[in-house]
Amino acid sequence: MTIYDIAKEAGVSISTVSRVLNDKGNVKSETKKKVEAVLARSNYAPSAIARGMTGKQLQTVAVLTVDIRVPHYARTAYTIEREFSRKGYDVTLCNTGGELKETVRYLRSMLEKQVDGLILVGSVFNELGQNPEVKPLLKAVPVVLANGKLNLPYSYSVLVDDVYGVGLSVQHLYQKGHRDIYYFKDMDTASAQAKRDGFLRAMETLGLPGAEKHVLETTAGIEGGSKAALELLHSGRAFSAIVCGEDLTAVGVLKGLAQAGVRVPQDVSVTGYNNSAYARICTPQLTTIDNKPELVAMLSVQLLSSLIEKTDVYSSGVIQPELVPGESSADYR
Amino acid sequence: MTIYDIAKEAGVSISTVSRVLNDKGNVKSETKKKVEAVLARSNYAPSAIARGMTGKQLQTVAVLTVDIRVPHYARTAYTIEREFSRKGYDVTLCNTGGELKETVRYLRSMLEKQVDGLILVGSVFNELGQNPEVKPLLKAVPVVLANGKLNLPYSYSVLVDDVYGVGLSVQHLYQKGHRDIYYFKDMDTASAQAKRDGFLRAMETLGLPGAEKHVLETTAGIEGGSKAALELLHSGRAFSAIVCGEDLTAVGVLKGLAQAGVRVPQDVSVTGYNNSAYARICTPQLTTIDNKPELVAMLSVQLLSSLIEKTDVYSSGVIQPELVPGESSADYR
DNA sequence: CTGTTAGCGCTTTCAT
DNA sequence: ATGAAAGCGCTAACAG
Repeated sequence: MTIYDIAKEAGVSISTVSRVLNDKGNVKSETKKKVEAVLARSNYAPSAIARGMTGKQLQTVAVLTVDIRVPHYARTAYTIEREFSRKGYDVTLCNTGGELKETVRYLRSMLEKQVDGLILVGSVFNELGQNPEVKPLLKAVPVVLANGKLNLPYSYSVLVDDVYGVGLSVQHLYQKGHRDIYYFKDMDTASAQAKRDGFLRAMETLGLPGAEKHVLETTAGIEGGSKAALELLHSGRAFSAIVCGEDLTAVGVLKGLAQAGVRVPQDVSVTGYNNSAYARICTPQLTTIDNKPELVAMLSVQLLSSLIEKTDVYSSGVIQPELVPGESSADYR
Repeated sequence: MTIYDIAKEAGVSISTVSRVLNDKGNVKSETKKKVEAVLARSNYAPSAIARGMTGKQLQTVAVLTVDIRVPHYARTAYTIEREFSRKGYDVTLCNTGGELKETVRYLRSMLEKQVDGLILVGSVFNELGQNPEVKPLLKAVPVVLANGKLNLPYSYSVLVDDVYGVGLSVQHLYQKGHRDIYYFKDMDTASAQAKRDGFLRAMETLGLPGAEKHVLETTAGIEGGSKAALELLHSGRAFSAIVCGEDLTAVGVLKGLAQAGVRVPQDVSVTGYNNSAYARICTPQLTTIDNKPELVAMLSVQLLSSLIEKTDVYSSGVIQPELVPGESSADYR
């Protein structure tokens, strides 16, 4: 069923049908009614493809992310999808695994499909975006980085101030009397580095020297957290609080400490990051940092759609995280 | 940059370019080389839209799901996306919220875009798919239900045997000596009903009568679990084990019981469902049921792509869940 | 082997 | 206010 069928059926030309379809005016209301009548009883659906053929816009954007199964990305992607859907765009999902090869593959495919824009979710893309294979693919359409930054002509950013975020945790613990604070770092993205820096800076600001030695690198996930906690414990070093760069790491810390008979928060305080469901599921519930993925997503969508529709372009924004108190941190004693 | 530019540049016709582009043969290897050379230095990308215009295939499928933030759906959607990506398809994500209006809106949009097929994830679509507004939209392209069933011409299913799944939990508890077993139900989808039935049937099979009175309905999420657990506790009814239809509900149960000073598993055993990350994060770790979303996803993709490409059509499959023992269930004493 | 040509379904001038 | 006609970029007959 095409526009021709409708035209024939209504006894008008395809131009007229196209006009009523797109509400372009210049159609006698009588003719319009006639066409609409045919339209109504015909279950005709215009082909978005044919439209894209002329208009050059498929009303589609792509979201590239590392892995939609990671709750933080899921929340971001969810909000992006919902917001764009409201605006009449469809969203193509790309799980790149953070890998160069996949990123390139997806980008190529998206450009062939003539997506109207791209949102790259996660700071992995800071680095990936600079890659000579990727770079040229990123200038064909507007690009927004959600929690990332890229110095490319058509790209804009919505950033989360992770330095500040981790600073909140440190400050929180400091106020509770903790001085021997450790930081568990589990990744190597720009975001993870910012968090580490946030830790170092906050410690310095609070007059707690030698914080570099209080940064422990470990693997991602529960395992990494447990392992690092046990190592710290066995090292014999004094500590009363552990700040983690991820909720999942913090969960691991809780498990590790529990296994060693260390009570949280009575003996040691622990904080996470992301304000994920995990933080509310584990015992005790985590004190964590809300880095507001929904807000990041909404701003990213706003930014990208204004870029696509060439309306006023908002400048890149920076979002301030917030501390969410839980049961895993308490006064030092 | 179009095929015409390439043709001119290489001094051949567009057909020839098209031929080498699609590896159709019938091109002198010399000419081919020439064209490929031009192609290589031109960063030309064929327009998938124009292709779709003729070929009627955009190599795109849509995944409709309730909410990608729910880990179980995220796992399913992730696997679907990855598998289709391997096959050269793009995946459009649709978060319908399980709502009729949104479902209709998404379906319409997807059909206008000429998606090659649809995967509906979750048994909510059993009912939604029967809706007179939805039904006609589902016969334009092949449809696969992941963990759902629809009696429609072009639709196929990959089912999880949830009756059997919950049965595993009951059996597990029975073997550990439990007799006073309760079931917490928190949704009203076909899947949730199957689970409830699984409970009733298993109880009957094991010779434990009056199981209907052992089914407690509650709201979804942690809250629902806690609430129901406390209610059961205060009702004064005897019970030594609680089977939940969702891990999250089970987590709530753990929290509720802990709050009331009831120890798990020493005093009461608890089981969840889904084998989600949640089950491993909470304390104690949950005994749960693995309903294999990745497998469901892979079979769904296989099914849908064979429908799209009209190769051999696999019959709809049924997947058997497995019990994953955790620390939340122990011998009755 | 290669080029010419006719669409695919729609939007958009340009006439009328 | 309406219609005719020219593409959009590509694929697929159909001729050579």
